[in-house]
Amino acid sequence: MNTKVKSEKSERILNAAEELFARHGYDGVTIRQIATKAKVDVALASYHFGKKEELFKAVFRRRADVLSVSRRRVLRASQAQSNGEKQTLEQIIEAFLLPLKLAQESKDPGWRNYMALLSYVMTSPVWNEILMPTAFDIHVKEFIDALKQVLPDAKIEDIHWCYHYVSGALALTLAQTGRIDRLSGGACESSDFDAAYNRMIPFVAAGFREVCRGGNTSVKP
Amino acid sequence: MNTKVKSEKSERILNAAEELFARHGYDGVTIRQIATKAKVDVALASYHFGKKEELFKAVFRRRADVLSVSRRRVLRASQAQSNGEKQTLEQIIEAFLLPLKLAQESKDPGWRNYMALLSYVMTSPVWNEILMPTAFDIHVKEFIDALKQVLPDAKIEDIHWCYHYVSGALALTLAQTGRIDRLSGGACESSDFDAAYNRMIPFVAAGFREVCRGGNTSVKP
DNA sequence: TAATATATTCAACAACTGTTGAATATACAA
DNA sequence: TTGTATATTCAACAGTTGTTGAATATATTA
Repeated sequence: MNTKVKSEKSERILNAAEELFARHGYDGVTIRQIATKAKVDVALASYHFGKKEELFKAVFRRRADVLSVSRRRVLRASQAQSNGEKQTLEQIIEAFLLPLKLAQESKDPGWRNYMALLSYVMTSPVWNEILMPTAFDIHVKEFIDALKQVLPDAKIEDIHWCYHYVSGALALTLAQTGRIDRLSGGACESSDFDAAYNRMIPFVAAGFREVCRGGNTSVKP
Repeated sequence: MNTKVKSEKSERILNAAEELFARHGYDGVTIRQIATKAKVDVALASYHFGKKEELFKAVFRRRADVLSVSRRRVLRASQAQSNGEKQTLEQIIEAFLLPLKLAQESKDPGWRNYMALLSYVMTSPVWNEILMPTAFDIHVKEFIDALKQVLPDAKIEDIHWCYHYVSGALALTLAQTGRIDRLSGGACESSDFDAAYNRMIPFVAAGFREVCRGGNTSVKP
C-alpha cells in the first residue's frame, strides 16, 4: 500500500469511489463497482489505499481539507473587511455557505458528488462520529465562536441548537434527493444551489435572532 | 411469502430490522444479523416478507402510516380550534412536529429507531424517491397548503424552500448523530428532542416570515 | 379426534465479497 | 543500456451474501 498517491489511475479510483459512495453509501458500493467505473483492475484500489474503509476515508478527506481552508479564509476576510466594527450575523452565515456555493459552481463536477457524500457522512450516526471531528470540528468551532461574538447575550445552548438547524438544512440541500422538485411540481429544483443558498441566509439569520434574543417562551396551546 | 403478518416472531423481525437499518442503512445490514437479533431462523424473514427490499419497505411503512394519520389529525384539530380565524404559522409548524415529539416520548422504544430510519430515508437519494412519495406526500402537501393560507402573499418557491429547510433541520435532529453533544462539549444532547423541538418552532417560524415577506434582497457585501 | 393450514427450522446453493501473493508491465535512476 | 522501484494486472482464496425447497413443528378448523 502506497501513501503518496498521485498516479492517474489512483485519481480515477478516488473519483469513481466518490460518485458511488455519495449515491449508495459505504456498504452500498463494492470495490469491484468502483474499479469497473474507474476502468481499473480490482486489486489496484487495495494497492493504493489499503482496506475499503481507508479508501472511503481518503475520498472524504481529500476535499474536506480544501473546504475547511476555504471556509476559514472567507470568514477571516469577512472579519478583516469590517475592520473594528462587529460582523453581521449574515456575514458569518454567508462565509459558512459561500465555499460550498463556489464548489458547486466549479468546473470540477466531482464537487457535486462530494457534497452528497458530505451529506451522507453528516447524517450517518456511524460515519459522523468517525470523520466529522477530525475533518470539520476545527473550523466549525471558529464559526460558532464568531456567532457567539455577534450574539453576546445568547445562551450557548441556543447557539448550538441553531447551528444544528443550519447544519441540517444544509445537509438536506447537499443531498440533492430531488424531493423538492417532486413536491413543488417542478417549481423548485434540488440542483439549484443558488436558490437554496440565497434563501437560506435570511431564513437562518432570522431564526438565530428569534431564538437567541432571550425570552424564549415559544410553545403554547 | 405471507402478507397478513401478525405472529410474534414476525414482529420481532420488524423490530430488529428497524433498529439495524436505522443505524447502518439498507446495505449495512444482513438478513442474518436481523434474524440473530430477533432470535429467529434466517429463512423466516424471507417467508414473512419476501425479498430483503420488501422487508425494508415493510419496516418503513409500518410507522409511516401511523405518523401520517397522527399529523393530519393534529393539523385539523388545530384548524378546528381556531374556528373562523386564521391559523398562526406557529400552530402549523407545531402540528407538523408534535407527533414526532409524542412518538419520541412514547413507551415503545422502537419509535426512536424509526426516527433515525426516517432520517436515513429522507436524506438518501435512492430511498427518498422510492418511499417518500407514497408514504408522506399526501399529508405533507396538506401542510404546504396550510402554509400557503397563512402566508398568502408568499411566492410558492419561497414556501417550498422554507419547508425544505424545516425538513432538513428535522432530519438531522431525527438522525441523533451525537454531533451536537461533541461540538457543545455536553451542553446539548442529541437525544434531547424536547430541547430541539422547543427551539425549532420559533426558529423556523421566524425564517418563514423573513423569506416569505416579499422583498427578498438578502445577500449584500 | 383427524385434517388442514400456517409457522418455523434445517441444509444447501450459486453468486458475490474484500483481500492477497505472485507475475508482469511501466517509469525512472545509474 | 542495465538495474531498480513503482504501478498494474492476474488468479485465486476463504468467508459471506440472499434466497429457496424440503422437512418439521404448531395452530386452526372440521
